[in-house]
Amino acid sequence: MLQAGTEIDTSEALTERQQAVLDAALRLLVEEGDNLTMTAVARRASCSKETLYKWFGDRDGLLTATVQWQASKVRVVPVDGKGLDLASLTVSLERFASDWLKVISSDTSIALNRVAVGHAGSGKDDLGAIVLENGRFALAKRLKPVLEAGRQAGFLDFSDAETAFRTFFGLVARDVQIRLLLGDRLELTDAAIGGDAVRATQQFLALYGAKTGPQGP
Amino acid sequence: MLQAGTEIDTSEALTERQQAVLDAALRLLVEEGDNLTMTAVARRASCSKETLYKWFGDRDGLLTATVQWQASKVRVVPVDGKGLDLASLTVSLERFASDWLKVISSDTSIALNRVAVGHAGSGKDDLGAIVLENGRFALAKRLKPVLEAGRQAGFLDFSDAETAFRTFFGLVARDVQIRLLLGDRLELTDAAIGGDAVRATQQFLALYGAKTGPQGP
DNA sequence: ACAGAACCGTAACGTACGGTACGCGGACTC
DNA sequence: GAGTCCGCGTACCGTACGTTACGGTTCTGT
Repeated sequence: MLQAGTEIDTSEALTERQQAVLDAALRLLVEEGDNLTMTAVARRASCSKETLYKWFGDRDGLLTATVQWQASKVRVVPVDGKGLDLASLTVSLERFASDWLKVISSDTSIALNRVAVGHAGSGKDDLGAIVLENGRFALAKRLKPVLEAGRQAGFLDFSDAETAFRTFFGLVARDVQIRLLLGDRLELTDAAIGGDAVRATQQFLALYGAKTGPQGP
Repeated sequence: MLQAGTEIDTSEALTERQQAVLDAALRLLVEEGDNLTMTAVARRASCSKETLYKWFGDRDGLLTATVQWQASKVRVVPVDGKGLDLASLTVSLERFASDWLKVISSDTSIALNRVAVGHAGSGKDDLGAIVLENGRFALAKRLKPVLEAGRQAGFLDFSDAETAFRTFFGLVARDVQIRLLLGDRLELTDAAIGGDAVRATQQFLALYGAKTGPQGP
C-alpha cells in the first residue's frame, strides 16, 4: 500500500535552532504555499541559505523535514479500553471526530496537505506518504483499538475494523477536507464541529451499534 | 461560499483545433502533473507557443481552459423522479455512488484535482473553484432532486437535503479521494467499486430511510 | 492565382530561483 | 590572545522556463 520507511523517527536529534528554523519554514509554508523560496525561509528564520543546505540537503529535504517536524508535534495519548460503557464509548468517538475535524480544518494541515498533494504526482519525495502516515493512518491506528474494545464490550457489531473505521472516517470528514483543500471558504466554528461530531457518532452507532446489548442472548 | 462567476459556459466556442490542443494539454497534465511546460504542450500538440499564448493568454489561462474543457466533457443526463419505487431509488443511488467512485479514482480526475489543490493556495486562478463546481457541487445538484423525490415518495426521511447529501457523499467517498491525491496506491477494481456503491447505499438507506413506508399511517 | 491571415518551428530574452562560494563576527578552547 | 568552528549575510552562478519575436509554410477568401 505504502512503501515502507515512511515512519517518523522523532529521535532525529533536532537542535533548538533547527526546530526554530523549521517552525519558520512551517509558518512560511502556511502563508505562501508551495511557492516559498529558500531565500524567503532563510530571511524569515534569520539564517543563511548555506546553513539551510548544510542542514537539510536541498529544498525537498527542507520540505520533508518541515512536514516531519509538524507531524512529530501532534503525537497524542493512546486511549485505554478499560471499564467501557456506552456513554464513554460515545464520548470517545465524539472526541475523535471533533479532534479530526479540528485538525483537517486547521491552516497548517491544509497547507501541508496542499504541498503534499502537489508533490504526490512527481515522485521526487514522499511528502504524501508522510502526511498520510501521520494523518489518516495514525488516526486509524488510534481509533481501531477503541472500536475493538467497543465490540468486545458488546456495544459495536462489525466484522472488519478497517471497514468500520473507514465508514466512521467518511461520516466525520464527508466533503470537508477536499473542499478546504480546493480553496472553498468553509468556516467551521467550534459549535459546528461539535455538532458534526455528535451527528457522525450517532450515525456510526446507528450503523454499527450492536442490536443486542452487552448482556444480549 | 464560492464566489460567483465560476460556472462553466460551454458556449466558449472552442474550435476543433483548440479542443485538440487542450486534449493534448490534458494528457500531458495527467502524465507530468503541474510541472508541465509550455514548450512540452506545444510540442505534444504540434502547435507553436505563439499560438498557445494567443489563444489562452498565459500559462494559467491554458490551465484553466484545460480544466474547463475537461469539465465540459462530463456533462451528464438528468434523472427523472417519476414513477419512483424503492428499487429504482436504490439503483439510482448505487449508480451515483459507483459513478462518483469511478470519477474520483480516474487518472484525469486525480491529476486535475492535484493541480487545482496546488493552485488553491496562491489565489492566482480559480482552478479550485472550477473543479469544485464541476465535481462535488455538480454532483450535489444532480443528486438532490433524486433525494427529494425519494422523500416525496415516502422512502426517505430527512429535513435538510444538503445534510443528507453530504452524508451520502461521505459514505461513498470515505478516505478514497484524499488517499489517492496523496499518492496512496489504492487499486479500485470495478468489483470493489460496485461493492462499495451498494454498501454505501445500504448504509445511507439505513440512516435516512423512512421508518414508515410510502403508505404509512 | 494571389493577398493576407493563421499558424508552425525555433531561436532569443528576461527573470526567478535553487544551489554554491566567500567574507566576517562571535563563541569556545587552550 | 591566537586558532578554530559555526553560522549569518550576501554576492554569485547556472539553469529552467515563461514569454516574445521572427522567418517560413499552409490555409482561406475572392
